Amino acid sequence: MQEELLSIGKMAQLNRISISTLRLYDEKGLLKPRYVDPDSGYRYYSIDQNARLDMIAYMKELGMSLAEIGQALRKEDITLIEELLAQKNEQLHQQMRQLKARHDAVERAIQSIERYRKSPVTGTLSLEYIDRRYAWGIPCPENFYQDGIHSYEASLQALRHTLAQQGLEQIHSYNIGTTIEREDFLAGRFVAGQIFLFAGRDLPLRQGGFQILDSGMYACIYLDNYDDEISFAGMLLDYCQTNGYRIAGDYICEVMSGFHVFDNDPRSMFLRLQVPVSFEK
Amino acid sequence: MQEELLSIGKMAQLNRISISTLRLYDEKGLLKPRYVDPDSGYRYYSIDQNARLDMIAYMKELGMSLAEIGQALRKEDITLIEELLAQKNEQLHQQMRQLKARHDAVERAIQSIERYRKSPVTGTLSLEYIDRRYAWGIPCPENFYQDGIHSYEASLQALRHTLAQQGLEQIHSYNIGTTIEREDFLAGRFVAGQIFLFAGRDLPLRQGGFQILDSGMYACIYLDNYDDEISFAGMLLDYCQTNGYRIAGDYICEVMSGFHVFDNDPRSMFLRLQVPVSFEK
DNA sequence: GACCCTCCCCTTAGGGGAGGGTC
DNA sequence: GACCCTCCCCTTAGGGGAGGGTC
Repeated sequence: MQEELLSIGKMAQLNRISISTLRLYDEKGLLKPRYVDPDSGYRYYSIDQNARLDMIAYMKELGMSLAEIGQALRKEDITLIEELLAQKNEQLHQQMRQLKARHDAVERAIQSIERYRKSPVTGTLSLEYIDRRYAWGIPCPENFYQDGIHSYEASLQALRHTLAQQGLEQIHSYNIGTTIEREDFLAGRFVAGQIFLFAGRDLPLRQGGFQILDSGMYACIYLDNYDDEISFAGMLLDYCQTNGYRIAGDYICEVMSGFHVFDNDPRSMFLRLQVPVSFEK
Repeated sequence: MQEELLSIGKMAQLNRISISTLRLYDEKGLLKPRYVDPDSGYRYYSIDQNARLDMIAYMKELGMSLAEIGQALRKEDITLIEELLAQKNEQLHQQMRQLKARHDAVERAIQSIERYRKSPVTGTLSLEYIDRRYAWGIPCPENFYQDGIHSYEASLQALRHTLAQQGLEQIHSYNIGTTIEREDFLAGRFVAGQIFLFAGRDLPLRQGGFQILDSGMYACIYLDNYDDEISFAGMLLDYCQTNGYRIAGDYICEVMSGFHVFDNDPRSMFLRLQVPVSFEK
């Protein structure tokens, strides 16, 4: 059987890959040409080297790197390939979980922007039913109402830090909330209580600072600037008293849109201050 | 409010990212330090730049590239972010489909190796029930029994080519089969009929060369070398005649393991020659 | 002494040349 | 004239230095 050899161009065309790729595989030792002209350096391939290219393509499809493929091919050991496959399987599961999480986050983000877009104008008061929510938080280490933004950031960092210790780093896509205890709120004392994030039901946050915010009617006021929180909270309190709503729990400042990125556009911030209320029968 | 500025080290530590990352973000314009000392070149950040870092981390989580993030941040336009998110959502769906396919392929590969490992010794004859199978093939453009390996590769390429035209490139993980028509086989004429791949039920291959290989009893012989096919096919025919099995359909040469990669190890090849048989009542 | 600076090189899987020989 | 060769530079998101100033 005479060996009919193919030029690199033919070989590339036959296998629908680029010449560069073949040269790379040569360099990395994945596929050496059957013959290299010592004078011209021209590479010549045999038709039955297609099988190896198939194998390489196949392994790439499985998500293996060229280094891994080279290793497997060099060992010439099917057991090794089996181990690699088992590993890949694990990796793929991992990646699928990650993609899922990412996808959920994107969906949440889209909804969040939707909600932001439809947010009422600043100063809108409302009485709303809010469903049960899940939260994970810590007591504020500092009272940011007194100590300013620096202190708020510190509290946020503390929350992050605590979460990171639990191995939960990716909390960016969840909204942040802070509380003032009912008594303080009623007395007009701005003392930061808890700082927490609103967690999805899916978040594995059952221990530690996990808590449930009960469903019910809430008196709310919307605004678009952190700096106005105190005065708007006052308006919220007035609203409840005027209408005879009994304040039934802690005050919550909910950051409904975290898109506070654009230094020049304060409107991309969106807060809802709220207190649970009950009614005299 | 006096601006308390943080050194790059503090800023990195606070946000649990590396100094290199902050320098990169500076260079790419994602996050410029609030102040840069003109003499020393030292970067100083403000605490409220954390929010922007959060945003960047968040967008990365969503799978956006730094370039995309920079673009979004520079536009300062929430509509743009929304569009990006919608795109990302599509991309993620795509990626999930791909991962799924990859995962299935890995599972198939593991099973295939398992099967190879438990394959009977060369020359083993058997009478087996084989379940219904799905195949997608074309008539062999050349008779590789006469024209050798070169011709076989050409047929394989033709199959690939046809599949590629249908937009189905990733066929590496499916087994290949070739046929000889019943009449030819009975007469001992080695004339290549079809070349096809065994398709999963899931493969979207309904049109064109799609066909079903019926379930039933098959007389089979196992071997580990392409070159022996003709002589082993003869043994298979003898076996049927000796035992009075009636040959009920076309002969199939099934490549059960495509791990024909290791030039020095012919054992990594694994074929099952087979014919459907029926029995006189 | 610890911190920060600016180069500079390195990683994956190739793509796209330039400049020069080869079928 | 079309094909192939060897450099060489480029892409992502940083990591890890070296050599030298700075808090």
